[in-house]
Amino acid sequence: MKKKLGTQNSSKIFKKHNHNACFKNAIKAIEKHCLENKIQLTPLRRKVFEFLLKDHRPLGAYQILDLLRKEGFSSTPPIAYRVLDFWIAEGFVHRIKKLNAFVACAEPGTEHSPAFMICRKCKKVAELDEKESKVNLEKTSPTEFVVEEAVIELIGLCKSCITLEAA
Amino acid sequence: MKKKLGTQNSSKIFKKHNHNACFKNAIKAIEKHCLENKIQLTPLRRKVFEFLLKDHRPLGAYQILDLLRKEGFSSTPPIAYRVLDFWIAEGFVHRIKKLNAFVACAEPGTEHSPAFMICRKCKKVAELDEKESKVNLEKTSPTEFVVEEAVIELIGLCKSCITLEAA
DNA sequence: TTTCTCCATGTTATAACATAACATGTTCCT
DNA sequence: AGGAACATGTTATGTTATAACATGGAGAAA
Repeated sequence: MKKKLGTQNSSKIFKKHNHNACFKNAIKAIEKHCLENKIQLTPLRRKVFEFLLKDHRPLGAYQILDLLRKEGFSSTPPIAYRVLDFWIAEGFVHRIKKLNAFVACAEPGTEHSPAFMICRKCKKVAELDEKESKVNLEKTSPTEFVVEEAVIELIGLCKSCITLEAA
Repeated sequence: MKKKLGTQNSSKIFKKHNHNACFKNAIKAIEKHCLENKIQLTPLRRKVFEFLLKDHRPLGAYQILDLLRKEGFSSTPPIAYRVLDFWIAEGFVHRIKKLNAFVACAEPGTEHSPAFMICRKCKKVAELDEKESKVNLEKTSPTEFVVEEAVIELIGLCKSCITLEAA
């Protein structure tokens, strides 16, 4: 596992942040990753990643297809699913099961199973570090069950939305 | 929240257990629950619960429909989804998002968000207590995000299947 | 520079999962 | 018996996802 390039960790997503820089950073990260790994960063792949990166909100495959159509790309389901699978395999996109949707991630390298905080109001999604999210299995001794993959999705309200709601 | 009737907690599911007694216990639990709450335990509802209880393995809605068909029940999708929603609302069935499937639970009372351990080999699913599964959010201060609901699904190998694999 | 291979994308069809909306039947309360 | 609430039946359709095969294009190696 490589060092994090991390532009989007944790609750930063929920705060006002320099999204322009955040966006550019993430694009740079995929460019670097593809270059280093001799992987093609095609217009389609780039576009899909940009859609997901746009505002830290998850998009469904069919939403992505609509966006692709508007930009003149082919837009039958496999187009979206294939590119999403590609980014997931590269570790730059995660699937949010709860929402049947996908989010951009700025962590390179393959296969980490992060946890997500999903704000039910603003719909933004932030990742939690593995350390922060590790499910506490102490009472279930490690010989009882070996975890290979974890789906951890927390639905609730982010700080901004709590503040708004209180107001 | 009521006291647990608990017949199926944690990793018991993965061990050899007196499933006959376990099954009967759970049926008694729903009978008691329905009686006490003046809720109808109809043949359809009972049957669906029995399917799910059978071997602690999750079933998809359409699998349930197939089983219902074989037993002479009507079997259009809403039939299954309605009964499943009913049991979920009563707290006796949980949805496993990862599998698009449903499992029986013997905990009465409404709305707890348990965590699940899903054995990828034998397909059995066990619940973790809330205490055991609570995601560690210490590093994300409680003012950052308020969790209202959690999807926690651990995929891996249960003890029996680890043992078999080692052999 | 051709030819081959690999990979990306395009296309068609269909599978799998889920719900909306309305009709009918049943229970149970008064 | 009448009516309200609830359970089930039915039709239609919406939403999410994949299988299987066709085409195209880039880069390596002869």
